[in-house]
Order: sequence, then structure tokens, then C-alpha cells
Amino acid sequence: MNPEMISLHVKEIEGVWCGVAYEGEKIFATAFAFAENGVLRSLLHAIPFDVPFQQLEKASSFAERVINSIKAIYDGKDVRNRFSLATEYLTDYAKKVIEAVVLIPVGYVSSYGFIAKAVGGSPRAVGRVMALNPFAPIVPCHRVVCSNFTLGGYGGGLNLKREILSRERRGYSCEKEILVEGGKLRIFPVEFVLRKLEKGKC
DNA sequence: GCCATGGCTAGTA
DNA sequence: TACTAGCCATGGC
Repeated sequence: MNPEMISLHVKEIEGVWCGVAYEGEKIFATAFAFAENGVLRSLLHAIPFDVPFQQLEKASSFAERVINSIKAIYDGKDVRNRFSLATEYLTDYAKKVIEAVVLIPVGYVSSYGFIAKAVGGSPRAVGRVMALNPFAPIVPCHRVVCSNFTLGGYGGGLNLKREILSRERRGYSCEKEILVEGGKLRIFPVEFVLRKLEKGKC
């Protein structure tokens, strides 16, 4: 069922602009950036085009919770809030990819290719879903990198992706497998990516 | 480098 | 609708 009115709330916390598009306790899009305009643009791009929206000065407590979670994820904290996401506007394939990415824990990354092996489809298609992910960083697309542990891409810029990953460093050293819908997903310590980046600098 | 890949979108009829 | 061309945050050779 379509929402009647989507509310937008955007807030700056310690230099980072976080935003959420929501109705009741359901999230239609989230975004974060270093500029208010960037966040608003992402939100407006992601919400269903045929639904009216309003920008609120005063957010609900739910929106505050979401905004705080976005900032906590940016800070590299282990956020375990499970919000209700409006995935019904996504294709079945995008839902599968997003459900797998949500399960990648803090301190680990996976690759476009391994996600494609786990849920089906091709690495390129996974990259496309990540590029269109309306729920960044609640759906942690920053934890999806290339198979050679280079960064790949990121809507908010690769510097931002590197920044978040370096905050998520937990000192893990072993890869492992997690169960996702459709199969097993191989995940790797974020250290693999950060080491590769540090080598690249020299 | 180059090409196969596959999901998605916009344009067109 | 249905089809098609073209776009991509890739991967493998």
C-alpha cells in the first residue's frame, strides 16, 4: 500500500549531514553526506515519485533514532537496530542483494562477485544494486568492495567509503562464511582492504 | 586491455 | 505492453 505522505528530516551532527525519508516507523530512504544539499538530493531521488512529501523541522522520535543510527554507523559503531525498510519499491533481485548486504557484520567486507555467487546474478548487477541503494548506510554498501580488495565505487565518494571502513577496523584476521538467503556468503576482515589501500599509497 | 556478463532504465513503436 | 540499446560501483583472462 502506498504511503499517504512521506516526511523528510535532515540534521547535521558533528559536521555530517544525515537524512531520512519516512512514514510512521517505515524508512523509504536514508542518506548522509558532508552537505545538506547532497542528502536532500539523495532522499528525493530515492522516494517513490508519485507520493507527496514534506520536509519537517521537528522530527519524530523514530526519525531521531534513525538519524542517530546513521551517525553511529559513520562513526564505525556496531549498530544493531533493525529498521523496517520500504523494499517493496525495489525489484526482487535488488531485495535479495540488499538482504545479503545487511548481514555483513561490522569489521568485515565482501565483494560484488561473492555476493553474486551467494544470491545469483552477476557482480556487475550487484554493483548496480549498490549504486541504487536508497538505504545507505543502514544497508552497509560501503562493506562491498572489489574481489581484489580495492574499493570499487561509492555514491558518497571513495574517501567517505575509506573513512567508514577504517573506523570499522576491529582487528579480525580470518575470513569466514555467513548464511544468507540463497547460499553462503564469504566475508573478509576489513583489514584486507585497508592494507591494500595503505600499500597503494607507497 | 578487452570482453562477457546481467540487471536496469529510458526511449520508441 | 514489448522490445531494444546502452549504461554500469565487476571479474576473469
